[in-house]
Amino acid sequence: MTDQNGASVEQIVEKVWLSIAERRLRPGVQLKEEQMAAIFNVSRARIRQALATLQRDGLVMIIPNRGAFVSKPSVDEARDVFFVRRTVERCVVERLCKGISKADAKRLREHVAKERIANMEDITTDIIKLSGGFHLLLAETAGSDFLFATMRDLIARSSLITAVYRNTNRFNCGPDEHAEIVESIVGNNVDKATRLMAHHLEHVESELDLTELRDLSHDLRAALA
Amino acid sequence: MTDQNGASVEQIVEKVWLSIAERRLRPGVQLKEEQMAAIFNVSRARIRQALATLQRDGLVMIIPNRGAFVSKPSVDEARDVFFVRRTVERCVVERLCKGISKADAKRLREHVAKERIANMEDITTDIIKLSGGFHLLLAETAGSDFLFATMRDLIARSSLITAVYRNTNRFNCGPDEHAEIVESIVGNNVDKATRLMAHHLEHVESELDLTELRDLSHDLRAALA
DNA sequence: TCATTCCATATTGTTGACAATTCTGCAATC
DNA sequence: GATTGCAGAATTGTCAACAATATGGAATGA
Repeated sequence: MTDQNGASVEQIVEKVWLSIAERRLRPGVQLKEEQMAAIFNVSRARIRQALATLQRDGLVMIIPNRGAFVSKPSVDEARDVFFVRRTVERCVVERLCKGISKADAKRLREHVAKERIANMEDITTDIIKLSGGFHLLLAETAGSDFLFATMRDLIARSSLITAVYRNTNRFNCGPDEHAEIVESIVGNNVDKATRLMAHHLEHVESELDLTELRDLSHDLRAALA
Repeated sequence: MTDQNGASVEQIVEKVWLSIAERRLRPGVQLKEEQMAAIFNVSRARIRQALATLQRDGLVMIIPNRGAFVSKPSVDEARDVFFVRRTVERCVVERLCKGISKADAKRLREHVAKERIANMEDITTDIIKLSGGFHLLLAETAGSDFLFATMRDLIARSSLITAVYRNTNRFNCGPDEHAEIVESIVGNNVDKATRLMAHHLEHVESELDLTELRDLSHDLRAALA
């Protein structure tokens, strides 16, 4: 999947991120350095950088002297992520409603249009990238670097959570609800925009199967209880 | 300052963090790898890890092929950090007010007591650690891992901002306002607690000299204007 | 005197090899 | 039959040497 020349750290991170979101890398799988170094045709040092980044994003867990494993977010962690998203995204929306330039409005609408196309043509990779990308674009447009960085973290973790706990085959976070939110923001309708965003997040979370004690069949505690 | 044996990555990060907060490392200073490797008696590889962590915390800026430099947060970035803190810490306080165990209440009060002692005895290092630590402890007690991680970032950046833009000699973020906040939380008084926290943050921010074009004497633009 | 080019130096980036640790399979023992 | 102990293999952690790049200053010319 990579060229003869080595991939950059960002490319490696992106590739792993997508593989996790597409469920091709399951939680608990070990990401062995040498193996990855061979796949991406780079030295282990660069793989280590990528793994450190992925750890910071919460996608992999690094255990000293053991290695890096794809994270298995608990139900509590999943709920926590959505809890924080409710607060942060509300903050983003409120900020955006204070006034948005025509150029920014255009960008948002164009993004939603791209989502529509990806959904119609059913390109999984694009759908995953774009549906998270919408929330990121919102944060970026809000003009707070820190909020943007925080949303980056939240989206990365949300992708993993969706990959693990997704119930339906259909991807949530579709373009229709996004479009409504954009229009409310452009129309400076704070109340409606925050309400729609809250509803949207609720909708996304509700499509997950966040029940306790899920597939812990191999867990010691479950066996002992 | 380190033992004959090499320091761990965490120790290095902690040391640099404190040096920045204590203004012993000024913004713009380059952190040369070899130099630091000698100081901490470790190889450059470990220094690189520490620098990567510090970059993630926003304390240093890494320019490819140039090196790592102590960050110089702009006024906009400073305001941004406090803007996000207002939202996040309000969220923390609201969560805490929903109910707090006696053990947690005791921990919070003990922390404030420690701050008092450090302030009386005027131990700069402890004051810096503890005053940020209070807000961290609050986030930790709130029981959201993500909120805690976010506050970690915010506190690290706030320390740098305070070090750069602090006006008075006295450290802000004193124990008195902290104590009031704790008591309001323990008393389940949401309105008062959020109000006090907002006021506290306002107070901290107001003691900074967030004026544009500060100490750019060595900056090219200032010299040419 | 000032701007430009070039080279020596210093610093970061990368690689491969070696050390330390952990995992796995097998045999011995209770 | 289940458990423990032990060697071999596999994997991560660390390091030092080498390559690539940027910096600073001297030499050159206008």
